[in-house]
Amino acid sequence: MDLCLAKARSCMKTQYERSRVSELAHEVLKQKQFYYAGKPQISDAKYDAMESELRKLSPSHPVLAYVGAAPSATSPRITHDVPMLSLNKTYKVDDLHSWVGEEPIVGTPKVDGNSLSLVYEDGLLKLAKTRGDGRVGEDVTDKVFWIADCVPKLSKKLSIEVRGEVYCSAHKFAQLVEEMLERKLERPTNPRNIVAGMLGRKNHIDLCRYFNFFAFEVIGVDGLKTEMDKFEFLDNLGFSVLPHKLLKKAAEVETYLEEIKQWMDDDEIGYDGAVFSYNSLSVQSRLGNTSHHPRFKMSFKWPGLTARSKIDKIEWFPSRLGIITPVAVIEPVALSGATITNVTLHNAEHVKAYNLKRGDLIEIIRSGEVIPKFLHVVTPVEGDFDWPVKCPSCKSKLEFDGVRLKCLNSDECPAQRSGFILNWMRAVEIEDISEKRLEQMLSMGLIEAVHELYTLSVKDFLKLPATKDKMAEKLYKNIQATKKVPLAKFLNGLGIEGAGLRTWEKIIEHFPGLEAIQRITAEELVEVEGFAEKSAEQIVSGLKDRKDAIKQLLKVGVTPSVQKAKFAPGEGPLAGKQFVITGALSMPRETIEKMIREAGGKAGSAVSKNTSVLVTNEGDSSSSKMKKAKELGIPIWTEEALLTILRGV
DNA sequence: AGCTATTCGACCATCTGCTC
DNA sequence: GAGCAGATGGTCGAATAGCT
Repeated sequence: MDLCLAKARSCMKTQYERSRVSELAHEVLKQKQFYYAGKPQISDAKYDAMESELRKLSPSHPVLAYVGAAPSATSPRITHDVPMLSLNKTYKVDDLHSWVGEEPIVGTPKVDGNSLSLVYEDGLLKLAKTRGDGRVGEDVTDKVFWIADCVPKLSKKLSIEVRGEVYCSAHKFAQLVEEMLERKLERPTNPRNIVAGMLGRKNHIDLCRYFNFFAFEVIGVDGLKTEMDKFEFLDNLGFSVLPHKLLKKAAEVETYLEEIKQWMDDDEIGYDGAVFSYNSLSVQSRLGNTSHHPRFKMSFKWPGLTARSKIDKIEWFPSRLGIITPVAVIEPVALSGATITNVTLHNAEHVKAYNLKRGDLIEIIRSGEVIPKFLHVVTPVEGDFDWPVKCPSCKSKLEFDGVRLKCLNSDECPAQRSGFILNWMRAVEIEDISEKRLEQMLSMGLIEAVHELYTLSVKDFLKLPATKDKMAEKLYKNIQATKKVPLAKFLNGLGIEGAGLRTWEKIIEHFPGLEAIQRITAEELVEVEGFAEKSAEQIVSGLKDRKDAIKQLLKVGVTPSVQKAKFAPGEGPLAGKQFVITGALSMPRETIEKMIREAGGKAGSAVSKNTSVLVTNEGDSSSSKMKKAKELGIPIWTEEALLTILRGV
């Protein structure tokens, strides 16, 4: 009886499993084909979940061993003597640890490209082949002669096989797009797919010169004992080899992953994880392969903090300098704790390079946990990108300034005008008035130019919507309070392109006073360290353009003042030191930075080798500033430590 | 000419505090 | 409760400066 029941149960389970297996297998195969065709339909994480479920139910299912689309019938097919397998992968550091065990391993970044195998005979490149399905690939020999890193002739007469990854860097991708468009070819959607596409092409194969090749494997060489030996060997032959590092203990894995992550942020080369191999080749051959991956290699990918959404529309906003910046409004999507609806597209050239338009499915990522960043197009819709012809604000014609679209109507463009006033208000710190209230003031005709702010009365503010006595008085007081303003802020408020607060402070050090600064010639400014012809001219001519604005501001009673520094230049307790702050401190960052400058130090915004100290209250922060500081061995102080020194002043 | 460092300008979501 | 403002957080792209 018991037995019967158990049997029945297992039978039911098997039946369920069987149908689930075939369902999964079908879906996995379908998605694999989409993926290899360069048109993935679901997220990597979803796909992986599906695949691992299938593996659990049917570990030896042939679909799992399927590692690529069958090579197209028209191209010459080449059998790999040694199969080109795909890699086992994990998303968990813990898995990685248990896999590593006690073995020394070699880590490399994982390049998001296409595998390629180069066959040499007597030192000459005879054949290049893609991975294909792992056993049979395609002959792409004619293409690789265009790829600089694929060495055509070795320095020694060796008969070997070299394997690696072909990829297209972000930088070269942009150039490739340009050239493909010139040739009236279809626009490539992203760097990884165009590599696969180009290797399969019959014409325009010279475009392969935009690709690079990283070698990481060599077959047919005697006397190599370790994975590190392989890299050295390949390096000596003249190949670009993947950056690689010997890790002696599993404990070193974490720090190595941190390192890779930093490279990924650069994203010039599309790294998408890390690959680890046992260093000893004898251990490797002892372990051997499963049907679809080597047991001595493991790849690691970070759980994807990306999301996909459709572009609803692209909006173009003119800035105070007339630069028109595109922003993609997307269908709201959740990503690491926030709902994302807007994504910057940087500039007009960017929109062109990726052919961005309404309906495109794009992938985004939150960099620095805050700002959503466009990654790439997943599925484009038909059609071409679109640029505004006229300024969205003043309707005047737009011109190109480098990679950006620009509205040149600086005097009359409403957006630039309000941007100018807004910049002034921010620079001199007029509180409680921002974009909305300024728009109201402008549209009601309360003001037209910056200096008119200072002639407004309490009565004027009462005319604004939702503004009663309390608010009106506050606004009036806030504006009047900025009549006395430090010279650097005054100058910063003039919105001269190329000069920010830091730049003005530096100028004031050499030319103390508004009159002196207005008299500066470009030749004189070039004498100051940090200024060359270009920026000197830009600043001098900017000052000239603002002559009237300055005059009127002075006339209504705005008085810029030069604060006497407590210390002479080069003195003070923090002299010669550059500080960078990360994370929140007890006071606004600007306040602390001001205190640092007053004590003779410098306040920087990014960590470099010139940074003396990183100040933070979050010792375990994983921000990029922190990582960089640790990497460079820069001392890390708490806020308290900094304040102790400042208080001693 | 190529590299590195620095600055400017711009970006977006969330939370908090204030006024109406 | 609605609406506005302000602070916060870190990164990116472009341009420039200055060094080698």
